[in-house]
Amino acid sequence: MDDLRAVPPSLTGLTTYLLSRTGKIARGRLAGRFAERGLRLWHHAVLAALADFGPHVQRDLAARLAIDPSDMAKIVDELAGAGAGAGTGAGAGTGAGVRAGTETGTETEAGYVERARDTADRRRITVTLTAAGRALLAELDADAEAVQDEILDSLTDDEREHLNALLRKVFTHLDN
Amino acid sequence: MDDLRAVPPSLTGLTTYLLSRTGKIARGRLAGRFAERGLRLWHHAVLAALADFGPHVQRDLAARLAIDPSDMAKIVDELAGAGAGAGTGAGAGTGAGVRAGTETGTETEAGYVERARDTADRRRITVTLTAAGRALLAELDADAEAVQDEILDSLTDDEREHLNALLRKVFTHLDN
DNA sequence: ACCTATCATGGGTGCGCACCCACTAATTTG
DNA sequence: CAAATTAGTGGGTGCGCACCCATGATAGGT
Repeated sequence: MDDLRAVPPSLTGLTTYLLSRTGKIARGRLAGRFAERGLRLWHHAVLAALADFGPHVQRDLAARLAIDPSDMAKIVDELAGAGAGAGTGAGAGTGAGVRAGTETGTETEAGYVERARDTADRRRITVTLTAAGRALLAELDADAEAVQDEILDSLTDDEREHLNALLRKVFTHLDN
Repeated sequence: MDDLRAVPPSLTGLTTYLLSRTGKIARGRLAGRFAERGLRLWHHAVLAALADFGPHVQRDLAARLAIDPSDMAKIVDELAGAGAGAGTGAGAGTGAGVRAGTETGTETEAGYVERARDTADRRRITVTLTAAGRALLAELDADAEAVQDEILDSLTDDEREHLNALLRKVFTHLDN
């Protein structure tokens, strides 16, 4: 007893704490996978938003994901242009995106997303998902499901669904 | 439709994502409350561990909470000595801890925890929860439950318990 | 007694994330 | 047409967290 590794039960009794901890673990593992591609969680969210709701004015995209417009600019920049895949494990996967451009080599034209100035209001930039982006999204979703299988390993299918339903309820209500 | 604030359903369909998101919200709100006291989440965890398992050699405490010994030293330092409450809202609460010492004012002797050198092995430092620490822990637990009520607002009591059970199952299995 | 391992601690690093501000270009308002 | 507003962008800041390394003190093994 007193395993020296056992987590304080007064903490695991708090759902807040369990949520925070397991959430962090989930986040960490997912972020780890994405990092192998030189991506972060927001990249996934952006791709998913574009896939689900179609092209967005960049500002609306930021509003939807509740992120600062300034930060969104950077994320879109990484998804559209060079830089995202320069890191460790880029291109290790099925090679969906990450087409080498005509540049000198350190630069990789990602092209997961396309930016186009709105002809009506030339201040605005409309962001559109490309085919490469769609392919990447599929891979990231696969990553997410893999992580999910890891994490929910101890649950039956029924329990998983139940958990998802409960969390969804909590989340949508929290979303306000 | 297309609420412009709606979160991509392909994300909310992923339990990983829900976990990560709600976990982050929970963490954020909790951290916010603790921050008003000049504390962080680890402080709570440390106090809880001491309450649940009694005094610890500092190194064991670090091992239990899976934290770097170096970081644990700093946390224990903050719980024991001055510095923790110097910030914004210290002393706003019921005033359990944070007794002003005999010092000049900017310094606050926290004393939530006591460090004592082990007489047998004088390298080791045994950390013990004080009465003030126990009182603080009670407040932090109350904070946690308040946040919990906020977050789980949309769930019935049955559902809350169910959620807790599921998360606990996931977490303990993940703990490995 | 000497060498090595262990503990606590201080200092520093890097990442992710959330903000914030200033600046430019373009549009809308009066 | 001038003034005010909005979109995108670049740059910078601060926090929390997880690491890692060096150092000084202490123990233990041989």
